[in-house]
Amino acid sequence: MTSSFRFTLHGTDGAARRGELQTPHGVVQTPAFMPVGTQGTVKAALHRDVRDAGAEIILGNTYHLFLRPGDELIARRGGLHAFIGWNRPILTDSGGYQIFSLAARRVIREEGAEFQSHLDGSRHVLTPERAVDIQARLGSDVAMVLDECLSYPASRDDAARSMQLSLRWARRCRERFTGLRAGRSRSAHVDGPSSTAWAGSRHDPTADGKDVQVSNPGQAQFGIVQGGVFQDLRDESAAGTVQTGFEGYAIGGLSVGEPVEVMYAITEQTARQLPVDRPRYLMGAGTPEDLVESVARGIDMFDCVMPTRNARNGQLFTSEGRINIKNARYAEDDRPLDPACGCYTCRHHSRAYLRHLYLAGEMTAGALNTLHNLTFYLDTMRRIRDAIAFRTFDTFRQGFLRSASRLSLDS
RNA sequence: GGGGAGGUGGCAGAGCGGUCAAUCGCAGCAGGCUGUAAACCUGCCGCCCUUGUGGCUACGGAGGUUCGAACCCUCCCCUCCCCA
Repeated sequence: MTSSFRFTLHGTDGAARRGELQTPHGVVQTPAFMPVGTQGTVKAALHRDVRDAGAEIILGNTYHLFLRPGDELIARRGGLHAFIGWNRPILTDSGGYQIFSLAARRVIREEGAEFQSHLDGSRHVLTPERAVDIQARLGSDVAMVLDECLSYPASRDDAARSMQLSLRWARRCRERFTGLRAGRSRSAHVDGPSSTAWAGSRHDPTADGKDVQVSNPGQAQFGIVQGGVFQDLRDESAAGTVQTGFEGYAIGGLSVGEPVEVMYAITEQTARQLPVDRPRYLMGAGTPEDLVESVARGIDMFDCVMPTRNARNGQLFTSEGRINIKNARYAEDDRPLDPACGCYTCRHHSRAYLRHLYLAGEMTAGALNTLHNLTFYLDTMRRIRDAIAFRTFDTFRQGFLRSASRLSLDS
């Protein structure tokens, strides 16, 4: 069943890798940036525009889609791809990040993470097995194991304890995943939309109620290395995760507030311990500079809300630095956001107009800004791929950092 | 002409003797955002400065009462509403 997922390494330039990810819903060129579409949509963007901007794969989120509209409902609609109308690769995050971002609303136990819904307060236990089942029902091309995304700073003891828990969860996830793949697909009880029962108490998956098949044909599963900022813990986590065996490997728990040098160092050391023939995914990163720096350290895949969220909040990324479109200096600036950009926004609108739209609270501000930032990120990835292919990555990297690291543009 | 209401920082609008340089909101200025509870959040927002339990000038104008007034009194100026 693994035949529909394959990673091919085309070439390298230093530690940077040029490759290709084959999934049931199509091919993804790597290094790749994956726009985040938490709730089945990249916020403020149409799928068409996300695609036209150059995205070959997007993210979805297990936790959010489980709560609303529900994985069972999505399965009945034919799976996530059919439901949202995106017939290309999708990677689903497991909900591990919500263990971090919704820390105040959950408790972690060996069994799993017990959440109180941010929507209605109802309680749910997300276990490793459940995270696998939900993602199987969603039918994503790549599923992530459930992990604990540790917050920063954390003590060594906490980081070690957390990393061990993530490792145990990863093994449980893999066991469940291979069980489904082996054809021991099982039907699961359909949760009523108003169900407030805890997952842990729904012990009998064949209980009465409408059944939905749980299987994961063609789906890949990625393990996640944790360990905070302690390299020896990262080493241990990497070894244990690789030993468990996954189609790809992610580095999680970074870009959560630690200094960038630390993030880069951990990324570099950890990437070295991952199998050469499997994709490496740095979760949650990052800034444009983070992308370039991490590719230089052997990373193949990224996702980050930064281009989309910051776009909605008025921060635009350009080839010459960042623009805060709210700033008064752009009030009468007739230039496009980025003269070097060919996106719809840059081809049609001035900074002055975009500033007006933003300050007026118009929805088109978020849409136009999102389109631009996504284009910038995806263009950057394309340039990265080309540079690796031509073995000029280091030159590209130096030039990119020199221009893009300026904090803001001068008028 | 008669009667009534009111004039507070860019707007709007509280305050109605001291704890007021003046609530809240909007607007404005700037910053933040990294596997999305985010079209969100934070700070500043009379003037000056070494930014502070700092200095100065302030609540239509001019006087007055008081230890002390945006808040009370007098006169003036100006808005708005109703009736002629």
